[in-house]
Amino acid sequence: MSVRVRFAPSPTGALHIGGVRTALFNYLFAKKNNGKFILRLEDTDRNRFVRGAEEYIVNALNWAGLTPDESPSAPGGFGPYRQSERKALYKKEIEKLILSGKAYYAFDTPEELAIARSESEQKGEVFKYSAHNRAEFRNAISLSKEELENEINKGKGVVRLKVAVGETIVVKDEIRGMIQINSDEIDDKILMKADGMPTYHFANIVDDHHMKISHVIRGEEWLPSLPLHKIIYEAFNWEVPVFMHLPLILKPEGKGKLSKRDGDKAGFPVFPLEWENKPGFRERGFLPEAMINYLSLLGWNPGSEQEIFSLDELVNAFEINKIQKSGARFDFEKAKWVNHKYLENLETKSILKRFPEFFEALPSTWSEKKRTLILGAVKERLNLLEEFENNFRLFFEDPKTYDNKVLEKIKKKDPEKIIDFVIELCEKEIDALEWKSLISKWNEEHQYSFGLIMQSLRLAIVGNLSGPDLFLICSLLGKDVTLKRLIKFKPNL
RNA sequence: GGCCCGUUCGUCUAUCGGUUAGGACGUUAGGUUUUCAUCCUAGAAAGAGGGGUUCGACUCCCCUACGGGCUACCA
Repeated sequence: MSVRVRFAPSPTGALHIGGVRTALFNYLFAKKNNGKFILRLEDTDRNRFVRGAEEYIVNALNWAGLTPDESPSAPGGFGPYRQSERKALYKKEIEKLILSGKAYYAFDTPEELAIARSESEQKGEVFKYSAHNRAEFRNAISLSKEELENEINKGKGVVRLKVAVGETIVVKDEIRGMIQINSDEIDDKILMKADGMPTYHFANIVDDHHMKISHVIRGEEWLPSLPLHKIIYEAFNWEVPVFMHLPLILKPEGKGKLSKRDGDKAGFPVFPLEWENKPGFRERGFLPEAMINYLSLLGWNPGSEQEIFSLDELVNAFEINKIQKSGARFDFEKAKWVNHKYLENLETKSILKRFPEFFEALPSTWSEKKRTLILGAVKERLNLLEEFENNFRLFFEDPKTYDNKVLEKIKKKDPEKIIDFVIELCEKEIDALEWKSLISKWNEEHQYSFGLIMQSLRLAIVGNLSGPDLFLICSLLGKDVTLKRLIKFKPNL
């Protein structure tokens, strides 16, 4: 049997990183098994449809490197790949279930159901539309032939699954093993809505069957509906695919699963790309491969101590029996560390080339050599590309203030001589190495503390004690700017 | 409330009955005879609780607690 898996988001908004992780695991499983990775849009809810969401999903997957083998824009013979375009199929299939008595029409309005629901609630019970009370509602089971025809002609009915009484349903999740449940726990779920659209449960199964999906890999939130899904497969007499339910991604702290509000609150992205003016992983300066790498480690491990993986390496290492059972908290610090590792291993030149949007602050007159030099100096201290701008600022903005603590400290040690000496050095352009050797030599003659010299100069030129190698800064600034800053600083002594 | 799933350092995790319970992020302390958010070294840090099974349990079983999910004409 050939492996075919699908990622089936609904276009109701941006793709959340939990979704990206689900897509990733599907992708890894497909590639590992020489199978196909399919994208299907589950757009059966017209009320929640969001313009641009599908495009976003496609862009996000492409950016992450998880390009589907089959999708709306790359059909593969099992299309269409949007559920809204498969209505005829669902209609045909639901007829079968009605004919075989596995499903039935029902005509209760949402209002009537809401009343029934609140009545149960008042009695302290959970409302369930099922064998025990089917007859109390208006449906093909309770209505007379004439009434039924009359209702069907109005065209406002839904179709519900007819769930059997007292049967033990046994399902298997590859990650968790066998799960048993009594069919009495399951209610007569709506399969076809009044607007003629299928519900998730129905469309999902019809499509997975017709698209020859061999393995269903989805989030744990679907585990409770697995027995229901099995009943539908069996109603059709269709082969049941293999199921795996992935552990959820949880909030960094507190209760519950990760939501977009957590990101806003704590200042980390939850979307791969920008959405509604909120920067995503891409805009914050993550490399897509780093984001993927981090996400792969949430709920899965390679069984070794390796933590940095290319996509291809992940495909190779991926094993479903290494998937975790319990939810994983999102840890932005670790995500940044992974990104840092990638940055460290990437050539400076290729960073400049791949992510030009982060280097727009660099003067256009700067040569490639100069750009490479500056990024090279700063790169190792970056976690995210967005931090570059801050690190770079000191090159084009003269210090406005000087760190007072440091100023007081160096004042005690008479730093004027070294400042004057360096002012002399600003006669001609010299490179970082020369800066270093000249200042070292001066120090040998004058027996200052090298640390004090460096702190004094750094304070004068940068305004505080942070930043990359000072000699490099001086050489990149050039003699004129360096001189200007030194002279501006001197009166503070 | 009902049903289902889960539970090893603060976090992500290794361990598939016998280990000084390992690694990583974060954290702490040193070091890199200039800063530092990098890098290096070292340290602190964990089997939810209670019962079994067993010569032996983090590992298997049960109960409790806690956490998570589901409970829509949403997916």
